[in-house]
Amino acid sequence: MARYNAKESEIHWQAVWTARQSFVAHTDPARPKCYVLEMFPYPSGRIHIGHVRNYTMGDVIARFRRAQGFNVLHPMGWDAFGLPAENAARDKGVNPLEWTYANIATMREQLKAMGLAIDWSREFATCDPEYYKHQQKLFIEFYEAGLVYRSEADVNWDPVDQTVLANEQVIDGLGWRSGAPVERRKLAQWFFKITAYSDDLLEALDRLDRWPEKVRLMQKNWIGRSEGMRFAFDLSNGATVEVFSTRPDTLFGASFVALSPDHPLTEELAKRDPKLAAFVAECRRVGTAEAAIETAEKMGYDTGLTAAHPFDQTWKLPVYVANFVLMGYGTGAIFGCPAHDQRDLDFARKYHLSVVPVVVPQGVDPKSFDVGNEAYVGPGVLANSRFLDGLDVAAAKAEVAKRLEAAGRGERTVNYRLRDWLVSRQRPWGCPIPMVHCGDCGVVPVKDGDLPVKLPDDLVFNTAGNPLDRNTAWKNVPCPSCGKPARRDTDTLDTFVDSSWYFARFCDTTTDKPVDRAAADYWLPVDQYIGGIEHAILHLLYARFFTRGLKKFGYTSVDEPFAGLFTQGMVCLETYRGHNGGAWYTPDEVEKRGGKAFLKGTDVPVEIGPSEKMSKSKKNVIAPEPIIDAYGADTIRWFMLSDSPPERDIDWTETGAEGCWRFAQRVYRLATEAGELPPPGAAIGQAAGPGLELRRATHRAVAAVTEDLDALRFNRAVARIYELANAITASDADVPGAVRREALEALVLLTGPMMPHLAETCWNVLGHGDLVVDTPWPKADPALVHSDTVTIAVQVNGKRRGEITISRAAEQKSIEAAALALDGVVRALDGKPPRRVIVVPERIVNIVA
RNA sequence: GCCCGAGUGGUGGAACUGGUAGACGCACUGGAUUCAAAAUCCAGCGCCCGCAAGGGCAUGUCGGUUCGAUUCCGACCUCGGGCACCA
Repeated sequence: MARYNAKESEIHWQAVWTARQSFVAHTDPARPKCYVLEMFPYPSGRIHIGHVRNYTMGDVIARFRRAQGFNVLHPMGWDAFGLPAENAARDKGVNPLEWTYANIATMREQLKAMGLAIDWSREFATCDPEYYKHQQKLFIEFYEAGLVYRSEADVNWDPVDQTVLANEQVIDGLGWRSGAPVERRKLAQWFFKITAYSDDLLEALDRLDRWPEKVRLMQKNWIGRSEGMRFAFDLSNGATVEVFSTRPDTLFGASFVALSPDHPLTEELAKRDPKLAAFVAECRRVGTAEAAIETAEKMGYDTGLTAAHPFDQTWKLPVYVANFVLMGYGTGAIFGCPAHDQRDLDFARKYHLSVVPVVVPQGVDPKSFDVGNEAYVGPGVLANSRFLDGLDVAAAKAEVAKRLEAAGRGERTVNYRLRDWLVSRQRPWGCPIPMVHCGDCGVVPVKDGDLPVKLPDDLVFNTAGNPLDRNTAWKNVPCPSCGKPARRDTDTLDTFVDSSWYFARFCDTTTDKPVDRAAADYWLPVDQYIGGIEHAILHLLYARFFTRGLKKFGYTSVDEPFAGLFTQGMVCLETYRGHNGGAWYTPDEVEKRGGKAFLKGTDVPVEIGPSEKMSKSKKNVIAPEPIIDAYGADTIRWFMLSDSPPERDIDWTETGAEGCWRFAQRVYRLATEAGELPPPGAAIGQAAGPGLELRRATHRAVAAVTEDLDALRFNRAVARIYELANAITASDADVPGAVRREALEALVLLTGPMMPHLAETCWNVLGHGDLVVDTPWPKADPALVHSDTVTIAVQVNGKRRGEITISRAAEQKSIEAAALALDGVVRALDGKPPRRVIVVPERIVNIVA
């Protein structure tokens, strides 16, 4: 029996595609284009199974569209700046640049071994000065357009390592290396003014109809447009404090005013109140992560001040500083209405403040209404609220607004949750911010001709602080404006900036401008973007913002970067960890005995954690290479597409790989052992009997696979291909050769996007001298897809009692008669006459007895 | 804490727009082939009652709408993603 040699075949066809430049894209406005892009990888060292899934999906679409006649752009690059390179530099003493490029070299070979239909001539890494030069230029353009500004912001400060920590480097309030309690500190930082586009970014979501609904909803909530009021409270010390509220209707239910620990007034008060200063320091110990702040136990500090109620100056409310009030949202100060806000209620219960319901559900007596420990946030009628009593919530909001505005105490405003994008990073392995600080001229952009501002070659990591800041040779430069001694900005850009425009650069990677307008006009927007759901908000929102900038500066005419978005599920795997929060272990380091896990070759027990997103930090990562080595790329590609719907998470299991391998062999055997076939292109003529059946199966498969790939339902396409293979296997040996050829060719072409090497080999075996990648996608004959008869179920009282096979065109009456004549129906009716018969043509008959 | 998802046999999942629940794959069981094995082929495979014919139960839980609900509505449970310096 002939065996398919995957390794040999894959190397061969990859060489053929490369030699023929099959996947090199050319800008050609005369042809319809399709730009397929997967989120580019961080060069961590080796590709992991999640990459395999992501790039396989994109590759299937790229090859499918190509077969359908589109001019396809399918490029690849590297998101090459980031923390892991710094960690490697620090831990292993390597140069981050060398480490990164070595990783890229390894991963490029691994991706090539997957047989991806990628235009490698467009490859770049974001750490290439050739790339970040243009990014620096764009930064300056954003700056000159007023979309970049400098302001103070909080960071996580590690007082021992003298460095800023990422949120993931803060563990339970402690620095991950030093173990020192982390402080929140203010630094002057650069911001992109993304909030200038809040409304636009929100509104345009409605038009992104090829984006998943959930991503649009997540972005909508992230932008968080809310209508409310800003208004002022007079404080007992003569100051006023402005609050923002979306529920001004509940003002008569107020029982306290609370300031953020970061509020300017708090800082003022803390200067004269050491206890308050200590409280603020305590609050800051949780770091900057919102999740940490919001899940921390509610804490408040009574300042001793009081605030006068805006509608009754004699009504005094206590003024607290509270850890759950965020400075970044609204005004950084709130009035607390415990009856109608859960956080306020938790706070009020803890500090024994009054809880007065002022909105009660329709028809409920306010006197008997008690919120208990659950705030009432539903609709209702105002009560205990003087002139608002009896109004509904909307009317009460309007009335409060009218009165406060008339009194000059406040105004209606639209508030957004979205904050400006902080892009300064005190890190050496990133794109340098092209700004110079001059004692005389202030902040001055680097001159165009002096770009790129390149990172120094001699980054030193073995002391505390930022290596760029310590590198005086690099840092000290003359002012671009006056020429006097000045210093560079020693911060680098958030790596999300790098990934906010790379898709536009791919349109033409040779241009000396950031983006070539003509190429961008042809290729943009990306027709199908594919990546992990974990990027649903930040990366995608930043890229949308950046695209608006690119348009403003004349680089493109599109508003939106990604016309179609698909978020694949993550590949998950169990985690292994030493006892009591010990070190994480990779699956390779662990062996299982009797349902328990141990360090390989020892009796040291290891805790098995839940299946989670594969991540470097938790080491629950498996390597695709051994699988590719053992079975070939086609097998692992097929596996990644089979079974699980692409948007859903999958748990990696090894059981399926062998099944995929067997199927690859089976397709190969079907082609090689097909027997006598007429030459390619032979006419089929009229088929009947088994021949017609096989033709129907073939055309049904073509129609279904085409439809499934269009909708990115890879797992269903795989199932339809199995069915076709089964139909070919089961078909009579005396089916006409031309019919068999048609079925086999369809099978090969349909598997082409998924198992491209195998398909080329089989195409060759079937006598074709050309390539599958140059062969048009098969077309289904509608006449062969639909049969004349249809089998429909017959139910009695909703329970299935039989089925009838009947002409599609059958009349209601004859369907009914056939259904009532069924044995099972007669038995179920037991002589009773049917009360009602529901006939849904081509679907079902339901008899109500 | 807040926002967003997902839950169907032993297992991954399928089911078009409210119309036969379990397509297709994996695992497993039995058989053929083989000196034996691998590979391959054939058959079976949700659970319960029944010799069978057949009947009952079943899509995370509880309720609702409907002739009919995996699908729509409400409440809850469990798991996962994001929360702005991981990428």
